[in-house]
Amino acid sequence: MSKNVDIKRAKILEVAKRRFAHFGMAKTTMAEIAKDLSFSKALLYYYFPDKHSLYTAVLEYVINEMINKVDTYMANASDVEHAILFAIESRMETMRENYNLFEYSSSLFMQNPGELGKNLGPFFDRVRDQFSRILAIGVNNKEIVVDDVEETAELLLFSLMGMRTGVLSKDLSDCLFPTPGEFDLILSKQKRMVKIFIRGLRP
Amino acid sequence: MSKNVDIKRAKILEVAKRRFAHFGMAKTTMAEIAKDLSFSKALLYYYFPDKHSLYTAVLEYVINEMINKVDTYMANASDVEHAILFAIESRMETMRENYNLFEYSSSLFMQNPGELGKNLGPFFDRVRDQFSRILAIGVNNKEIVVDDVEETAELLLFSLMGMRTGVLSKDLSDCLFPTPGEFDLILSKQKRMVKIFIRGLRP
DNA sequence: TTTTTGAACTTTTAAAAGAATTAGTCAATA
DNA sequence: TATTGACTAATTCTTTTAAAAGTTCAAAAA
Repeated sequence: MSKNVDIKRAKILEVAKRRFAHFGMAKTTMAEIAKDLSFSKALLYYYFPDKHSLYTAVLEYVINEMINKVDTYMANASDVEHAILFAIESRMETMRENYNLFEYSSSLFMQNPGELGKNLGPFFDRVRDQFSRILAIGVNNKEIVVDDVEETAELLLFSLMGMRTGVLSKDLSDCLFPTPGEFDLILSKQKRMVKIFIRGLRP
Repeated sequence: MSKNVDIKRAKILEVAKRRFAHFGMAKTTMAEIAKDLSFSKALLYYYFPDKHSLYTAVLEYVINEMINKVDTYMANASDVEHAILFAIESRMETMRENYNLFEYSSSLFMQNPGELGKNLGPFFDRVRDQFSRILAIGVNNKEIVVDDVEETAELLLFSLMGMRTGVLSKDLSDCLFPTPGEFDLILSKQKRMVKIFIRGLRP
């Protein structure tokens, strides 16, 4: 039966997530994860073909949680602006809790964004699709007017990314590690950004 | 008299600019610049204390040109939207023409944004100030309503930066070198972004 | 006094080699 | 089918060394 396999896989993901979120991809070894689970390294490779697959699986796991959380909120959301504000707050919270998990992706992106497109691209797309859905609701409610919803969602997402890189470039921090204070600053700028952006889409 | 010194400095800047814009900071040696000017390397150090100062001076020179160009346009600009669109087009043109000049800054930023803050920060501030001035004109003309002009200008600038990093992360290129096609894509996204943003500031 | 230079000096970068760590494989086993 | 210890292969880290490039300076030329 594949039930046991799934359970074991989930167990591995849980443990790997802790390691990755704490120490990041580079500073986590397969041996350590195996030791945490108190079984051999070879068994890890029985359940996941390689380290990268494991990392990607953890990433997907975390992003799924995030997206589902926002989706459930959307079910009884009043208006677009609040929905998007909730979405970016959730996103920030997830990044804060699992920072080193994402740090690897973004540092990988720095060096070679092309490669990352294949790895992280799908996840980006899913977040963008969620933004599209939120905007679509707003269009339905006659709150906003948008000709190309997907493209506009991407525009919004890119802008939000800009707040992040913008804040990190101005502050004197060591780049890839936003301090708690920086997280707050980024989020506050993103909120103001969203308000202007949504207002710009109003009829 | 310091007239001759200034003339010589300008000559050096002109030659250095060509080198930096073509081959970038890393792939340009002081010896090469000196050779281009057909005088000794030591004389370069008589006019500029070190390579970094020379690079910074060139950067300032180029950015001055850009800012002045936009300022003269602003003198007889009709409305905010057109002024900003003109500004981002000029900016893109300058970056296209001197790409390797800026490439050094942005690659430096990747590794250690803190350091860059001291070096490139002032230039960023000047561009942001220009954006502030443009927005202020719009506020004066009752075209838009903005409570904190400087902050809003920064928001806009960060968003525009986001278009750049966003496009570069999705495309499969080798990061730091946008192809001509990517330049166009970035610019078109920035334009759409600006229109929404400005609309969001309208009364 | 100001401008210019050749030659030295110092610091960075690049390449090579070697050691150590870690990813990934496989035959054997329970 | 699930599990392992022992093996191999790839990667990263460190050290070393040589070359290149940045920087300084005493002295000459203007």
